[in-house]
Amino acid sequence: MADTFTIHDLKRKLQERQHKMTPQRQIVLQVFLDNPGEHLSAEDVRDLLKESHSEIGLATIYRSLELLSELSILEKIEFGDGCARYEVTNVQPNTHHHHHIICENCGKVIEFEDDLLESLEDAIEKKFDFKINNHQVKFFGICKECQERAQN
Amino acid sequence: MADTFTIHDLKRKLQERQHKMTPQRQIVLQVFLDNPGEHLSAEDVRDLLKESHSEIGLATIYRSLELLSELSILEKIEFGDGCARYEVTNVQPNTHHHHHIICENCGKVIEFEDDLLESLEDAIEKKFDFKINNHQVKFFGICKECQERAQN
DNA sequence: TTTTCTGCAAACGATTTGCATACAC
DNA sequence: GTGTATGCAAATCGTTTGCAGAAAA
Repeated sequence: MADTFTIHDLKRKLQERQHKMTPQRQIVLQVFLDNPGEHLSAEDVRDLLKESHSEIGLATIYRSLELLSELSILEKIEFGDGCARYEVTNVQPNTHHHHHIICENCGKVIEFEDDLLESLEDAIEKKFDFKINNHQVKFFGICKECQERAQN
Repeated sequence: MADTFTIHDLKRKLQERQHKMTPQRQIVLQVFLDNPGEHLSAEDVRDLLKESHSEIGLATIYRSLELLSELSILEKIEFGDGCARYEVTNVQPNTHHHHHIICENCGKVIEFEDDLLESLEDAIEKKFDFKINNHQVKFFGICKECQERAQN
């Protein structure tokens, strides 16, 4: 079993709804598959496609990113740098939630895995009658390199 | 000991840097003190001041919010509704971190307290050599009322 | 052939900035 | 007085939208 979504998953998920498979949508997803671990914004995607597919319009990229999010293939993240970013969703559900550690100085993002919050989700569902779909955890601080740089 | 910041704290913190105490900055902070528990955006503040202080420009509100954040009097939060929101920081440091539960349907925000992540911060500092300043936890789901409404 | 999709350009909304004036210190 | 802050209007920037032509199903 593959550990991330494939173009074939995209086709299937599109058909489940009334959506069409287009080269543009395939290309946008492929950018993420080709750049694992990156948190790409719409403009990042456009830049990565500048050489090979400059005909794809920015509006199409925005629409594809939104659609891929709705299909749960991509996940939208906001790091506070002024633009929405996306990453490929983990295929196996409810496992290995990963969180982000963001350097407030240089913007570097480190990921780490932790399942600590699963039990909290259950507690919240009971206490507030909330149906929890997802959670996000972000830690803000100063990375090692920026700390060292600040000492000079 | 008061449990939130006061205008006096503002004056002191402004003086520590090279900033001046102005009526506008005082008024902006007062809006937050008068509306505890709210997560106000710049436009919210402007609307709340429309009657009593319509002369205060939106740009000044934006600049005050940013400054109050730098002074750690306000905390900036992004709920994904397209604008930055702010809330008054807890005075006592390192206690009672509160997190947000956001309804993806109606946008309602519930708060809850939990200290679970304190220990994680320590672990992260050791493992990644990161100096953690803050963390944010958000849970996304559907609130009780929206669940009930969906059943009809 | 019917419906959805694309690319372009214009519109949008939140936030920022330049600048002349006003004010805090 | 000196330097910072304000208010206004214009600029910016990421994102969205209207629309006519293009392409999936």
